[in-house]
Amino acid sequence: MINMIDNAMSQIREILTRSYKELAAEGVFTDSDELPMNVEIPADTGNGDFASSFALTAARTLHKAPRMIADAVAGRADLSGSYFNRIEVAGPGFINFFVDKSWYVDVLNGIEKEQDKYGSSNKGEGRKINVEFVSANPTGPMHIGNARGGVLGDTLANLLKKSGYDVSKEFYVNDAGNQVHKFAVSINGRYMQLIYGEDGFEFPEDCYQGDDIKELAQALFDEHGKKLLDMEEDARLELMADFGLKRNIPQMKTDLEKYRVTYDTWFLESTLHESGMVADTVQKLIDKGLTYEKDGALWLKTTELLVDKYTREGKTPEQIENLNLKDDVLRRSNGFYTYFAADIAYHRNKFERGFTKAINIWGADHFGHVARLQAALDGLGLDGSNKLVIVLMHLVNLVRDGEPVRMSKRSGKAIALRDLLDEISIDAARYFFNSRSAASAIDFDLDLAVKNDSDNPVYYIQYAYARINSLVNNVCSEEEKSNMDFVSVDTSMLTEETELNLIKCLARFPEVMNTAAEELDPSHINRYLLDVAGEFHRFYTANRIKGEEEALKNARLKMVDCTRIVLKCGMSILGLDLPERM
RNA sequence: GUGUCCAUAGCUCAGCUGGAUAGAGCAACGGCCUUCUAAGCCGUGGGUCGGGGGUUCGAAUCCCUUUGGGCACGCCA
Repeated sequence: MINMIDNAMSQIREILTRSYKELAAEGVFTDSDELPMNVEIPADTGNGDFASSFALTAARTLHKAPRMIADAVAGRADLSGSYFNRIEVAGPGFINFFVDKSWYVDVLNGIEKEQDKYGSSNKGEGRKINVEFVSANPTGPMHIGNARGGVLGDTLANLLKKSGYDVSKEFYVNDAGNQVHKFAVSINGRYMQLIYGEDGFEFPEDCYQGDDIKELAQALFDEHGKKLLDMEEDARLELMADFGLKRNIPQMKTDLEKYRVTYDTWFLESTLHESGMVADTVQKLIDKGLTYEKDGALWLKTTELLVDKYTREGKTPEQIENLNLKDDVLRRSNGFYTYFAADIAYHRNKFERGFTKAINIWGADHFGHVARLQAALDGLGLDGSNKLVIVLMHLVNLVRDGEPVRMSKRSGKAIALRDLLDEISIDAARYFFNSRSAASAIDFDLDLAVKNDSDNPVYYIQYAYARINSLVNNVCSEEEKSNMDFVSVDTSMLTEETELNLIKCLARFPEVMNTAAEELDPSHINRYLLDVAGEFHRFYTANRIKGEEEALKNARLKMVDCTRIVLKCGMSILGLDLPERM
């Protein structure tokens, strides 16, 4: 829970507030509690380690020149007992603070004290949250986009665990409904062709064209021969769907595990239908008067629910009018529930299982579904607008030789995930998928992925870690290593610029974790670790440990050990390996 | 058409609850291994932050507008 950036900033706010209040009491300024004591980290350390633009923002309210305010407040500031040894006014009225070495000492002590807990927090207060991701249709092989979703979800879950949430990872298996029916018809078509020949049976055009369907049909044929022809059509299709799902679902599991993506729960959509949860949920909506019948189908008054939701959120009637809202079908005229109905039931189920929040990672193409599902849950009194959070993940464009590779499950041209696995290292893939925020579309270049192994930034981080190990092995005997206790080591003699930069960088970790958790965006950690590795490499090149006098040697070893701790914490969240040597 | 996401160096992207001279990696060019791993370090060049307005002491960041691109608007999932 130690956050030295935050500690320093809090001190600055206290120092400035105290100083300002004193001056206000003396009548120099008018008193106000509204003034923002903002503190930031200047890009250029020449402008201090921390700075406040308080005087600039307060100028208007106080009717004084910013520079005058800054001079008065800075002149009165009492730095005793703080981490700061110098304060100055610069530029148009910035108040710059320079940290004392005690701050650097405390940063390293904090890391050594917390060890692998460094960067963790209790922001989640143990609240149960559900993270659902990938949830690909089990009717065909997964593609590269599913890999991104898997890595993102898995990493996000790690991050939220470190932030104090009780996280459960879930895969929603769409093993019911239209797609599965189409899946069965597809297998059936290929099965028939095996028996009657490709010209003897016409394969329906709107069915899954991929080779995986042919393989399933072949496997089915190998097991049953022509016997299935004797079955009733419905029973045969059911058997075929069941057969296909029983092979595909474990395959998805295996593929994801290769990316180190694992789940706590594989939730079957079919169980919602079997248990009556879907019917019951729809009945609840009917009872609340949120539905109507039209053309033989049952409709949800989505428009009404969305108008409520958007009005609550502050949209104007004109804005809402522009959205051209439409209602949704819950139960088709053929009697089957829609995916939407099942999804409402599924999320009701999540909340009934005690999750205070449901975080879903969806492909950006499902964007239009977000507000509708939230609104439907609002209608059930489940507060979907706040408790259901959707992270929209943009597409992965597969590129070969600079040319986009078209993918579509229907045409069977998708490149299966498992075929990519041999071409690129897992670390490189995991790193790559977490290098940008979910909101940006990324190009995955097959040629570069294969070729550029050593150029991949993940090696820059891993190399820093390997260097640390090698360095420690070189400087310390096995006995010294096992007896090492850094807590009492004094690091106040670390004053080289490379050292201070590295320590400052290590101090940022808890802030980075907070930001990443708040924004549900693990890519912050990824970029941060690159910074840490960079600062370490610069220190390593400019300074030595072996051969230095004992006190300096130990101080540097302590700092290096802290670097190791941060790299380890960060990389474990990203799910990346840290090799001892490279 | 309406909504939404995106647009920053040759390429890939950071920076966005307004702050000081807009950063990094890759690519290009030039240096650094008799000393803890050169998968590293240092340096050079490279920019109308898509365009135009506005708010402000101050705008890549906020607002409006416009251009270009992705996505969504089904009794599909």
